[in-house]
Amino acid sequence: MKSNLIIKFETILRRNRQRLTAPKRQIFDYLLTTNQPVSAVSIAKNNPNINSSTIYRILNRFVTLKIIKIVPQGFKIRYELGDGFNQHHHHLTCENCGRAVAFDSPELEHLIKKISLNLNMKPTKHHIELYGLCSACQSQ
Amino acid sequence: MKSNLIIKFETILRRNRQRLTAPKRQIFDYLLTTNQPVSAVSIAKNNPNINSSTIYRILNRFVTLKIIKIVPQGFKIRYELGDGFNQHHHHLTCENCGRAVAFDSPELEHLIKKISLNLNMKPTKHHIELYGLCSACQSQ
DNA sequence: CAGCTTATTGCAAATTATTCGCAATAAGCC
DNA sequence: GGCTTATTGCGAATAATTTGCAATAAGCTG
Repeated sequence: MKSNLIIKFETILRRNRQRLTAPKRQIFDYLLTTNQPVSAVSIAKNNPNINSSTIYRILNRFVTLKIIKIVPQGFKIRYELGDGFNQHHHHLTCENCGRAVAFDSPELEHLIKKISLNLNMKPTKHHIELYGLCSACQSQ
Repeated sequence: MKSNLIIKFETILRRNRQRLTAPKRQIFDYLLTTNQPVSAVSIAKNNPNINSSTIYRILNRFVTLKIIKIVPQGFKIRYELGDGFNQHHHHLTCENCGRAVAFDSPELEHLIKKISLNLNMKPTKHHIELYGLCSACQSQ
């Protein structure tokens, strides 16, 4: 049986007259399983059967279709499944050991909306990345 | 007379046994005047007398010394003066026309601190980028 | 201010990341 | 099964960033 998410994925592609090809499925699956922000390069490394220009093309398309979203972390751009495939959330990353926790905060979402509206902007999206020291790293 | 900021800049370098060279001064000045997040490439373009490997080296050092900070915007990494040289703030960018407003919100800062602590992390820094549609672009 | 030590620069080449043009392939439709 | 056209793979092009190394010059120190 196919999972909801896969059906949703296929529907989005069909609605946009895009073909359901093996590389697209494979990249989508890969993102489903890693469930972590990953770079284009690391997607390429872990899916060596797909040509890397194809990977970039697919990633860009997926971003447009909101199947995935960009997560800027430090110096690097990474990708993860879009909010339709994954609860909307942000990351809190330990600066020392690099471990990340995902979190969501309705309070935060609400405040952001308020701030945007106060500045006369209709909010569309946001990137929030928090950094800190986890308890283990603090006590070193 | 030298501005406060320049003295502060020189002090940081000296404290870290780094030499005060022309390229470092020039890049710092450039960031002072642009007062906008800029990419490494655009710094290079606008300071063609400095070799670009030097530019990358200096930017990395400045980030380490917190003279500047990284601002991830969409697909791109940009740099701007660090919080010691510039009021701490975030950007709200129009997705359509690209114009950005800077803002600060103590309420937001406070909430972020609270969220981090709740997750057992000692907050160190954060990147927040909001996107939206400005009033001009909404009415098109 | 001359001489010394060592951080820093410029240069050229190497790496890495990303994009492009084009011919071959294969999805989706009839 | 055959047709149309989006998509892929390939190789080459471009862009972005890093590295090694010799030459330069900052910041002492006397």
